[in-house]
Amino acid sequence: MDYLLGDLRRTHYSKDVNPDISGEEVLIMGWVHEIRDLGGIIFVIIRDRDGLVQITAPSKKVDASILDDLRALRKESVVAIKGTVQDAGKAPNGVEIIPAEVIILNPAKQPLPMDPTEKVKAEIDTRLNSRFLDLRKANVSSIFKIKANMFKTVRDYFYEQGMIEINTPKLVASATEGGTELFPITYFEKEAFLGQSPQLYKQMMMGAGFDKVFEIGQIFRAEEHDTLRHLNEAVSIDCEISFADDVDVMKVLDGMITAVLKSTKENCAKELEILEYDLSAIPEGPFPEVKYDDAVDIINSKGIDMEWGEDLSREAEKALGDTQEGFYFLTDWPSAIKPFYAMPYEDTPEISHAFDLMYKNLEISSGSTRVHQYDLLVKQMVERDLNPDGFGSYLKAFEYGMAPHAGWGVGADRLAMVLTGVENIRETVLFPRDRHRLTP
RNA sequence: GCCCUGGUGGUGUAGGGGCUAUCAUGUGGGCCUGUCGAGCCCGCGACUCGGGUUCAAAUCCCGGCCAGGGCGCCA
Repeated sequence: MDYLLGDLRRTHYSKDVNPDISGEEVLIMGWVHEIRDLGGIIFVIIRDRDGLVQITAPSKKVDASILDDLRALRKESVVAIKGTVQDAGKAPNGVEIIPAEVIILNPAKQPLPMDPTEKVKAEIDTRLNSRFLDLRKANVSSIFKIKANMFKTVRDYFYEQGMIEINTPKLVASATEGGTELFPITYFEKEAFLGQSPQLYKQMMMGAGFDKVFEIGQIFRAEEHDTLRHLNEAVSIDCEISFADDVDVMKVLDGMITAVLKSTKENCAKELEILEYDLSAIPEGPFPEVKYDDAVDIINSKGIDMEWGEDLSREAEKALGDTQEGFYFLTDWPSAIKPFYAMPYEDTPEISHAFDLMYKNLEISSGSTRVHQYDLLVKQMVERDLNPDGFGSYLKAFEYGMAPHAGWGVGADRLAMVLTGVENIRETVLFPRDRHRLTP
């Protein structure tokens, strides 16, 4: 037994051990998934990132010292095992490894805080408390493989569209962006906050002449919400495009979501199978549009009271979502319930060039044509009881040549819910931050 | 923040004023040469906290804390 890695290096992942390399010597590294000691033969299942592989140790073929080493293993210990690949019809994947050397790299304490093999399922709270163990499960890690593919697809899509990736500050001075609560922090001798959105910065980049930008980054909101679809720290996919309006950016969004749906089906078939989720049931774009006016009628026709001008209640969202197959745009919102930077229609200013992208009853994105005229922007702030003095550095960008522009932001974790079929947003975040959870 | 429900071994549960607190999984040990939710034998391990009612509370009552679900909040 040796606890140091030394010169040991993995030669194969579990997925690379197959009957084609029968007879080869391999060195695998991973976690002890299961041990089945039948006396004269011992089976040990080793798990790595990609799956499982069986170690088979018949007493006739393997030294007694190796059998002792295998018997000393405990579940979830980290091991390196050297051995010979053998074609075996009786083994799980038609292949097994006859061990020649067993090295425990790090033993796992017993009993475990939860069972990664899920013979007994643990509750979400228990799982999150031992998230590192929870993430060893294939159905949990699949969510994050799908999410990684989602981000890669989004980036590829944006770069193909000629967009420039940016990073904006998450430490901000303004507490006055709007209605959402911010997390206050101390910034040397000043008060500061964690950023709720890159909105103002990406708009300033339109004044900087970057034309098309996107950002994938964390956002922080100090709302005391307690639901399956809200977190206090989330990831937002934001884009902003100059010389474009709401219709243009809806097309970009439509294209991005469709690209993500396609690539998930193409690249993550194994993960979707592990999750037992049929993504092909979700229609790809172009997505239908429902005007706010019509949505109000639909909702009222379902027996739910809703006045024109109100935001949708949860009940209303559900009723409307039930009438839709999957993704749809909700357009032409009342200006009063949209933020100050949303552009009102010229002839009917009570309605704005603002849209949401919904997936059934879940809001995935919201966006709009933005107000690029300084005076109108100030007017809309005042109408919403915001003090323009608090927006000095933002407003300045609108005084010296601001391109007309439009954009949107997508809740990445919510989009991941749609791609994986999970119902709790906490499942789509490695270490979620909600009203009550700040660890791990 | 409001409403509902709950808190029993490491995990997941049954029970519901008094008896050795149920079962599964786990865990420690033993047996077993083809396991794959392995099997068999033996052992280990628990009633959220505080207060109250009672001869007696894990069980009933009150409060706290924590969790799950629903709603609200969510530029």
